[in-house]
Amino acid sequence: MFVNVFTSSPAPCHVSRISESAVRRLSLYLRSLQEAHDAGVVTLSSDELARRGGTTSAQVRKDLSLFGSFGKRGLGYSVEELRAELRDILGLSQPWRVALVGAGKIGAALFSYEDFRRKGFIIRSVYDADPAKVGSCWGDLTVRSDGELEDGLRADRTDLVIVAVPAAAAQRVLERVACAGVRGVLNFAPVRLRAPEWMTVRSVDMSVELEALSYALSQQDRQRMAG
Amino acid sequence: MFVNVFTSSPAPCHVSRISESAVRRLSLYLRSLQEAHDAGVVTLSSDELARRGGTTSAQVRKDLSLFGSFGKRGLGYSVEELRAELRDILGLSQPWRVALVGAGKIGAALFSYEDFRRKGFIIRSVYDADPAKVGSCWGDLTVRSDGELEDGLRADRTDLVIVAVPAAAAQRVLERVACAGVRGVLNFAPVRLRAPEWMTVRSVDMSVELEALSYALSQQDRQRMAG
DNA sequence: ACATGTGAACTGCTTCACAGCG
DNA sequence: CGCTGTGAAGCAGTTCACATGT
Repeated sequence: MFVNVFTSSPAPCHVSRISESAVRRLSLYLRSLQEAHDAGVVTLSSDELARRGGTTSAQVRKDLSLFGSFGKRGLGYSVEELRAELRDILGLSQPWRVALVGAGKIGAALFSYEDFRRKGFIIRSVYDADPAKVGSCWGDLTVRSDGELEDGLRADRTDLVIVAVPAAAAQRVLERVACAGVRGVLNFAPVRLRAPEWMTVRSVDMSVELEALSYALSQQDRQRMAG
Repeated sequence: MFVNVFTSSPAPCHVSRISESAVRRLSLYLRSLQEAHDAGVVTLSSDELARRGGTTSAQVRKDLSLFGSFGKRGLGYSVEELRAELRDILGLSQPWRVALVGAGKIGAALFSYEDFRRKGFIIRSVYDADPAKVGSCWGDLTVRSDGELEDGLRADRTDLVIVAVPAAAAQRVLERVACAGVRGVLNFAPVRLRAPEWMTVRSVDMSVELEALSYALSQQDRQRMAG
């Protein structure tokens, strides 16, 4: 029985392909629900969810309908119920075993990023290539040597790896992570990584975001000059 | 004369609206060009650019054609020339004056992120609300008090602000930054910010990316169970 | 009466395919 | 001949509008 994963979704389980943007929005809805929950709100309409998530009510309903019907007509969505549903859909109902590769500034920031732990992404090991860093203590973990990477990842049954190494080292790390059979990678290095089919790699590219911002600003300047 | 901004683009200057994804790809092409340049490559075809940027040759040509015709038929694109062109389009031909708000772990990581400086985003001031941090030295800067924010931003003629404060404080910071007349914000706090029309806000949401990864992984698990 | 869920219309991005030019 | 630049076709994501259910 595979239905118990989608507990109360009698609808499309074999969903062929959900767009990346839809998944990102689900994540934002979940955040809104968490906030509403903390504020003691019991019910939310698609309209309200849209306002908080920066989208439209039709979009909210479409997104949710991809996975089932969670609302009550004339009423809205139960915060508690939809929250559980989204956590389940996003795979957050049980914790993930995470390893961090790269114990530099970015690694340090991510290591102590509370939001990750709260969402169930538990960092269980830290690796670095710099001998000066190996052996130092991060929380209750000891920074391990780069050389132990493959064995360590396997031994810890690591689900996903956060890559926070310099751009030049990232592809090599990805390949070794792939060797260890880890299926998911969150990459912070500013390079496009080449990975095997069965892996999922997602990159957070801060430079690209900043450049997009730069584009928007200079575009404004140009229009000001023209008009 | 507004044409000197688009030096050698006789084509569409009044470009109504370029998609966000197109701009992100331009940024990736520029990165590939920089790498090619460093490797001594003189010419690149759309096919090659596509391979390096993780897209298709048709997409590359379409993206570039939105701004002009930079290639030579039968040959490809001059690395040097296209690089200059893209830098110009993305607004990277002159440095931006940046302020960093939030001197925590994430702020520290961003402050020493070499990629930013290299692209011409020069951090000229750092602010924090914590009195314990105010006055400490970061590189050749002194961390300034939160209270000086509006005046400081104005005095430094700040172009854009990087927000690296806790989620609960971010909206307030944004409003104060808006008061100081700064037009661009790169936000790292996990909240959706509400900003005035004339501002451009772009968020780097690490939690959302991780959750999208989580979704992809559990989706794989489900399919494995089903198949 | 009110808000969901959803087919249908629409918009806009991506891919195709080929004319045009070095 | 090779590769660009681009209209046209195809496809995907978003919005509309209303039937449906409480």
